[in-house]
Amino acid sequence: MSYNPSDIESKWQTIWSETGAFEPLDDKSLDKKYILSMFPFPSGRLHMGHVRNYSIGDAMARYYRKQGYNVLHPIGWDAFGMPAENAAIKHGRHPKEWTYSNIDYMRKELSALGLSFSKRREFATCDELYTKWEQEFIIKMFEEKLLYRESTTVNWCEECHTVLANEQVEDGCCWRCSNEVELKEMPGYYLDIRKYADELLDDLKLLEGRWPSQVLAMQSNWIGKSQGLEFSFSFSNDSKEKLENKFNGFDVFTTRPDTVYGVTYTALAPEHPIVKELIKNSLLDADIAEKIIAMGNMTEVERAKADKEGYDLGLTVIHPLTQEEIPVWTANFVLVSYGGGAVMSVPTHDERDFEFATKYNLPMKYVISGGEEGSAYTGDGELINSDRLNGMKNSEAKEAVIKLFEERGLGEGTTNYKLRNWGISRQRYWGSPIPFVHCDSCGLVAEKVENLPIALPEDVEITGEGNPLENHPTWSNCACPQCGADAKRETDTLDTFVQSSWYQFRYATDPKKWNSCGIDKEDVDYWLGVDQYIGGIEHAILHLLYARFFTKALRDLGFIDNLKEPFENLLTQGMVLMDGAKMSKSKGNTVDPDALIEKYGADTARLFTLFAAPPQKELEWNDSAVEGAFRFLKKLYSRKSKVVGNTLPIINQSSLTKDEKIARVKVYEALKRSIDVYEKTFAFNTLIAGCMEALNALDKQKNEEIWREGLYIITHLLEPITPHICAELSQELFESKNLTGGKIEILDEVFVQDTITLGVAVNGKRRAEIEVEAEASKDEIIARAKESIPKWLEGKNVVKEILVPKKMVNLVVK
RNA sequence: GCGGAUGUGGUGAAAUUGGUAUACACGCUAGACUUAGGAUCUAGUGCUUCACGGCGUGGAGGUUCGAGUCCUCUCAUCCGCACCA
Repeated sequence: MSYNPSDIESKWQTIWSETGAFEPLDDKSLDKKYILSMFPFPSGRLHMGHVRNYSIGDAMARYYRKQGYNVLHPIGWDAFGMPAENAAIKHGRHPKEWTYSNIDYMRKELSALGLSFSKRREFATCDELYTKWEQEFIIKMFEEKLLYRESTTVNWCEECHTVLANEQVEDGCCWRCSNEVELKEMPGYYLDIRKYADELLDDLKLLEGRWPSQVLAMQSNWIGKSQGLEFSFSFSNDSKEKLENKFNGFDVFTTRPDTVYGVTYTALAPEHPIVKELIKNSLLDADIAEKIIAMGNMTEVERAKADKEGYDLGLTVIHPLTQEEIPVWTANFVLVSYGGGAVMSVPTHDERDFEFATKYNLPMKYVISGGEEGSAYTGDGELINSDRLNGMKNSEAKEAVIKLFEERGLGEGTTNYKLRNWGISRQRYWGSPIPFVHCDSCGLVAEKVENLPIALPEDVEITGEGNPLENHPTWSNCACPQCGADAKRETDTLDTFVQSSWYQFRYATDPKKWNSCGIDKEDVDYWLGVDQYIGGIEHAILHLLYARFFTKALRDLGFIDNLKEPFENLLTQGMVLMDGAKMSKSKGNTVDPDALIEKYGADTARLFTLFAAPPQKELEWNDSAVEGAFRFLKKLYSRKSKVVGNTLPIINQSSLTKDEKIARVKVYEALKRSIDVYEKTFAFNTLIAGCMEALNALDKQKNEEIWREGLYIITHLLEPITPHICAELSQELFESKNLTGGKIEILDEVFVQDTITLGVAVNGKRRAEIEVEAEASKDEIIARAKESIPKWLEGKNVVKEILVPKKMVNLVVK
């Protein structure tokens, strides 16, 4: 019988499904492994990226299951989000119907890959039962002041008709549709992730060596911690009067307190309240006011590209140390969202300040030695023109100046972060409703927990215009949970990243408890952290930062115990490429997983995916290499005829021929390598290569016992990668004993050789090869080595002889 | 600019602690079997040279008996952040 993948694969998929083969056990005394691939968005069809992601995770899960671990390997659906609404707009399908029918289709696709997921723990994040508990967390966060509502400038995507978080703006454009993001003032809900900035940063240390260094670096940069001095500039009396005494001054933040004596002007962001006040009261020329407003309205991209621009505001402040009067400008390079939206400017020691001061002819004063006239000097040196601090090294002056300000009560050392709070409001329908109510008399009120979930209305019109929940005639009408009066429900829904921030805890919670709680502490305590998380690098900041934050927040809110980090080990898989470019529908360079499985079977698809490149690297698609993977499986399958008995034989090593010994060595080398591969390096490509080598070596000999042992071990090793064919061969040949009996012992005797082949090098260059008895002495080996290369020794003296045991001889000659 | 990575045959890629560079696979060449071959099997395949040999892991140095691997400098490519005061 030749290899027929479709018969074999459907047979085993049925068996696995009927026996519930992959459900984790309730017994918490067992050693556990939690293997998690990032859950998919139900877009409609699987793509090759999914195949890769789940093949990697499945290999790990199956490996640990076979090693006797209690394995949690769940799957679910990240099911809320814009595409469901786009389908409604374009094809008139209800988002809910679209989503659940996509899930049904994709579930079949996953099952055709033979993935060993727990079925009982599957859920979609749009299930009302999931929404219910998520809303409870949100309410708790509100009560604990971790969530608040505020009106502020937000990133708005007109295409998606919604607000975006900072993390969702890429190059000034929407992460989903690439439309340019506009700034807009509007109310929204925020999670105070900044409260956890330090912990999120510090705990990255726990992940060193466990997460890719790139991801750690990206998160660290994103949090962007910097230490410095915060102090305020007071307005001169004239300026105070001009502002009708509404402002005494403003705060600035600097990481260069050592240059404070070099401040020659200050600059405010165009959106700064003081600038707004000046414009409101017509204290600036109309045309200048207009230009300042235009500066503030520029998109982030425009502003980043724009030349430095600014205007003298006609105000002055007093330098806190020198009492000098200094002009106040507004400048487009000052960001309102960072450091109070105001800076002290030291053109002599800051590139930006220098560029600006040069353009507008502002004064400059060098306060650190070492620079050249006519440029900004940002290096180290000694302080000059700095009063009592002259002569001090600037590195020391940083601390000294902070101390000086603190002693005089003028300012203090502080820490600043680039990280901004997470805006979670979305003005869309297909999301989890934010469970709050607006009451005329009580204000913003959280819904009562017993009323959860606040579910979406089914009868909704989705046109792409405006917020469908807001447009719904009756949905938002409700009673105030506090006073009972008529009130309005919040129509914003939660960012979909909220759902993916806690799904790892939901999977860990026994499904029998899903009705009674969102997260079960004990279950989470047993299963978490996730031993191996697998997904794309595109989530390096967004999802992985949010999920880390949620873990810490849920712990502090008492929903989970003592867990620091959700994902202990992270593997970021490379992209799947075709002709050097990322596969995408728009480029038309995709490979359809269904067609691939149809033609070659799931085992070939999985084998190719893991063989063509290590999982961390990009994977270049290659049709003939897929054929090659298929060819190998056909060959493997056909060799079953070589096996007669059905047990792992006990082989007398000393009676074997050379080829038989080589075959054994190759088989056991692969077995040895597998531990490192499955537990540490994930270089499945090298394990597969090892199995191919072993099979090639087996083909060069005829001993039935060697064949039996070889296939017993090879099918054992490959089962996590190509489970169907291995299950089939194992059942047929070995009554499945090699897949259920735990570890196979590595026999050291196999590696003992009677003769050893050694390379012979002269001055480090390989010149010959010799074969010596295993127990040959060093002198014997050296003598043999010399005999093998007479022409290289002619007329030379051997000055040094180096023997590297079992590897080579190096003779140094002169 | 800051941060992170990666450079090995025609291609995807291997190579514990420094120890015979290019395993495995694809492709290619030749042959066998075949009505046929886009099936299967066998052999060959880093570059160069008639040959002995020489040269080969982006480049240049260095350490070493010996370097893809360690050190210094440098070039190229990719990714992330980016006027963060």
